Amino acid sequence: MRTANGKLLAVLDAFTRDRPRLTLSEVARAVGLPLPTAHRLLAELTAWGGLERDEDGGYRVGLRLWELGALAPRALGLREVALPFMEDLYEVTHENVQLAVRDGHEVLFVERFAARRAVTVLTQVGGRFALPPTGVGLVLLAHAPTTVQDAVLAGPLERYTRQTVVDPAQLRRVLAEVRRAGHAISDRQVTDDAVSVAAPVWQAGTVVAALSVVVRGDSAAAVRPNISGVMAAARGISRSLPR
Amino acid sequence: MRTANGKLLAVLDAFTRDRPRLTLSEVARAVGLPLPTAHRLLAELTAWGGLERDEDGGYRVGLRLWELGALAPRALGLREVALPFMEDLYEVTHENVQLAVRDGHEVLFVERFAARRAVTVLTQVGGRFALPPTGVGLVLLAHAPTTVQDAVLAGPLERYTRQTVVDPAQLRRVLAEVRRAGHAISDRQVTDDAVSVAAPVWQAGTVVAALSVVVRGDSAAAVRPNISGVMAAARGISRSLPR
DNA sequence: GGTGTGCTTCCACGAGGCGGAAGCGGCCTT
DNA sequence: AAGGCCGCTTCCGCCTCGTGGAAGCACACC
Repeated sequence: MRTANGKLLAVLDAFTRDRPRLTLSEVARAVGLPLPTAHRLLAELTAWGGLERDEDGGYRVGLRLWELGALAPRALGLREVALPFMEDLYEVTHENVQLAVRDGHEVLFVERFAARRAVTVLTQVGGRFALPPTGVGLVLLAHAPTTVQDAVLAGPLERYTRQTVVDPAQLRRVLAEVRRAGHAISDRQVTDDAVSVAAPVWQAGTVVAALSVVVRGDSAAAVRPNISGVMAAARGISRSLPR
Repeated sequence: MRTANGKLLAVLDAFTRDRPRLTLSEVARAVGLPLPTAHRLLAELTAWGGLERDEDGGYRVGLRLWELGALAPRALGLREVALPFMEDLYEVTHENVQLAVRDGHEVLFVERFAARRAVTVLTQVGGRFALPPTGVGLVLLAHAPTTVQDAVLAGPLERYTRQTVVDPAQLRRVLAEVRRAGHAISDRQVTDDAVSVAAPVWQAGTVVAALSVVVRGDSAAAVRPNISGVMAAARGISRSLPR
């Protein structure tokens, strides 16, 4: 039995990247609530500013939620510190530059810059992705508690391309190499034409984020010129974070 | 009498830019709730991911709220479309480049790029500011419904510098000129050393955002070279927005 | 040992959350 | 024009569950 507050939060959960706009009936169905209950909860969230209703009765996430979310230290807080280093990396490379954090068993992308000619990537700011096979995900997983590593490697590992590593034993060796080298290279693990290098961002002895550059290429060599830049930028961010 | 949901939302409201981290007792005091009630609500929000509790019992906004906020079309949705144009403007100018929307009688800053040597500005991503005297605020107010304009001009207008225009009649003339010229110039209205030019971003016949460049200077002349670039970038964003 | 502060848990009570029913409006089909 | 369907809004009696005072724990300080 859900609490009243639990229902309210479930209404918020109904909005996703795939369904950013929902009507009253769609919310009621998605959350499994009677219409009057959904109606009341939507009215309360809209009055608060967390949702906005358009002229055709569609609800979308409102600025109040974004504003609150902007207070999250692991999102915009981290981003504000990282921004100058990401901008430098972006100007030097004109490729995809991404900043991500780990949330449970997934990567959450906090920031991304991409030039128009940069290779297309599947990730979006605010979006989630599997830890392996992304570069940032490999870094975040390599430095996660062993319980997280075990759980991720025990779960289903999805093959995105013919190159995607899905054998747990092989992935463990990859993670060990990531820790040894201080960076991860993801060679056509997510799409057939993208190679990335990612480096860890440290804070108070733990890895709190990962920074990466993603370029077009058909081997790890494509990203080799960027390795030192990414590592230097990640170290710069680490130094700039409060202890 | 507040609803249960109202109390939950009030707990979220307790977190601000000035107080991004709060203990249980601080939340209870801020919201006016007994400790067990605040405790229960904080537990519910933390379980959901909207808040995170640190080892010393401090609560901060969690990634779930940021992730939901990222779905707001008027925040990151707008930003994703605007980003390439802002990056171009940033690379050409290496000054402060800002994107803002109007929320009620205030400006809310959705995105900002700033080079290290750029003039210091008082605004922050996720932060709010008065409509006048900022450049983006003048644009947003000039194109707001007349009821909003009347309300803002009837209210207290704060003087930030000796140049700040606070006479309502004079401000109406400024707003008329903004509409005529298609851009606003804010000359040392917020700080003594910053001048900005802002242009409107249109969508379906209304102004939904404003884009600006802020430079160091002691007269409007400082920003004149940037006017056409800002207007062109704003038009580019407008064309890229869905109808 | 005593005091003060912050936090956690319990639980009797009644405030208010709940959702079925009824009704309204708009759109579509016949 | 009439009827049916769908989405939405409002009402209100019922009873679930949200509430907060009390009690207790942990820790720090004197």
